Amino acid sequence: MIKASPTPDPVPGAIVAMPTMEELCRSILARHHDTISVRKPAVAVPRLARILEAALDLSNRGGFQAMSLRDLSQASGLSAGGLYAYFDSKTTLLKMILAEVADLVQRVLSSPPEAVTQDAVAHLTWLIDTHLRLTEALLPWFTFAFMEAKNFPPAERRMAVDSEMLTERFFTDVIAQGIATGQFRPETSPLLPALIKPLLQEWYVKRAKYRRRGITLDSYSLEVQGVVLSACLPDGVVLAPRSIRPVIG
Amino acid sequence: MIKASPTPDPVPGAIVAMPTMEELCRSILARHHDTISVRKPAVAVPRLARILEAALDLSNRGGFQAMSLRDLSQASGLSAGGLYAYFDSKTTLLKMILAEVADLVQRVLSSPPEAVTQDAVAHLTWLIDTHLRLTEALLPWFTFAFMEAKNFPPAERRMAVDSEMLTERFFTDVIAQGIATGQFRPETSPLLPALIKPLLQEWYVKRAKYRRRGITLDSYSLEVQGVVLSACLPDGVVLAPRSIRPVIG
DNA sequence: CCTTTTCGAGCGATCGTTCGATAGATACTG
DNA sequence: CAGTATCTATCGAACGATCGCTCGAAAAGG
Repeated sequence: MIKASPTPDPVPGAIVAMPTMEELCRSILARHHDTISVRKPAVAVPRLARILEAALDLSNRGGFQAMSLRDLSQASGLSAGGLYAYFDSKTTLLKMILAEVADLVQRVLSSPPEAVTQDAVAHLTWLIDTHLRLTEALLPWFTFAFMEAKNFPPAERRMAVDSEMLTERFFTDVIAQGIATGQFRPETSPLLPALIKPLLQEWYVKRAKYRRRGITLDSYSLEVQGVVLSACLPDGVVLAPRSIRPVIG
Repeated sequence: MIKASPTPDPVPGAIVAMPTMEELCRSILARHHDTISVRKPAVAVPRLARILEAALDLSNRGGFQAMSLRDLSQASGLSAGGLYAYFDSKTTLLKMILAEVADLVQRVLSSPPEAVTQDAVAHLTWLIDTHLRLTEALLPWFTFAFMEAKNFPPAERRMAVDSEMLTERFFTDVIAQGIATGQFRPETSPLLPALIKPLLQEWYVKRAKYRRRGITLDSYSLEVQGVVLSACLPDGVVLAPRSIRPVIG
């Protein structure tokens, strides 16, 4: 349906290196240095990785509450008591994952390649594409964060809301910049940044649905970019011959 | 920002009568006639209403799993054992609510006013507006359905997926009709119907956020209509002077 | 041998659910 | 109409299961 041009520009999102499980575990280990009693990283990192992998898998099947520590113990290969060397309560385990996801989104979205920051359209499409690729690379983490961010004590709830607002600000800023440079329509809806987020969440929340329909990440990314751009670009620019240039050449 | 014309056409969504709590309880009572042991409707309907009100309130605070039947017993004014005259298990209570919500959406969206069905644009904007107003009128029901549809045994999960597909079909059909009549661009993305749903969910899932920002239902509805129409109307039609005519006069 | 890490039985609490007792409404009888 | 039997709807203590979590002991590592 949508074909790349003969001169294949690199997909901007692919430039940003996606973090590995080990990097995430090191980050979590550093952040919770006080509650994790295991000191030697050579032991703690792979153990934590197994715990988190099992926790994400079990939680994404039946919910975090439904996952008992006995299930997690068996799936991770540690004893029930041994788990408590890595977190001091089940709620802390949940907070570890949520905090890491929130932090990760900020780290990735706040470091766009230089070439992109000059052009509001390129920057906007880069944000969309990169966010989608990040969630694709770390699907279990994001489905977990999405499903469990609700049903929370007020403190953790605030954290989730703040994280979402920070993400929305990336879009608000780049759209404001585009309006300032005349690339976007001045009357572009101030609600548009808020509407982008659910379109990005849709991809990983309903991942099975799109897999069933054979929709690729590339095509989904282009469609979202198309919808967003058609809502902020001046008339006749975006919808001309159905090619959304700034992304896939 | 967006102003109604001096000739105020009625908002199409307002035409459809929103169901009352009593009607919903009667519907549920009829559907679960076999598992609810209380026979006299004069007793069963108000009791069921109190139970459901309490269940929705408690669940939407901390999640359905976190709501114990002791909490529900106290909030609804019935004893723990007495509750089991209205459902045979906690899971059944959950299914009662989900099934009613799914059925309700189908009932409402499948009966558009005559005047609307002739014009694809009017029909599309009516679907968006009516869906938003329905979720607004029954906010606790929809937030419950959204939050709890995940974390499910496969059987109930299927029910939720099917319901979503049926809703999406309403949009698929009207967009196909619009393309057939030449009102919409023939190359309108086949993904567009799927992208509408998350924009509608956004309204009630993040209700607090929009309330905080002072966004009204009317303005949100118009924005979504604008985004959707700009993605399927031919160039220069929708974005002309920023007035989305077919909806609010 | 000392430190670090893991084990797993067991504790108290809470959960969904059951069931015999009971109060209230209704129907029947003399 | 009074009295009684019958049925309906509700109650709440109690049960078994499962939960998150603790802790003294064992294992592993250097």
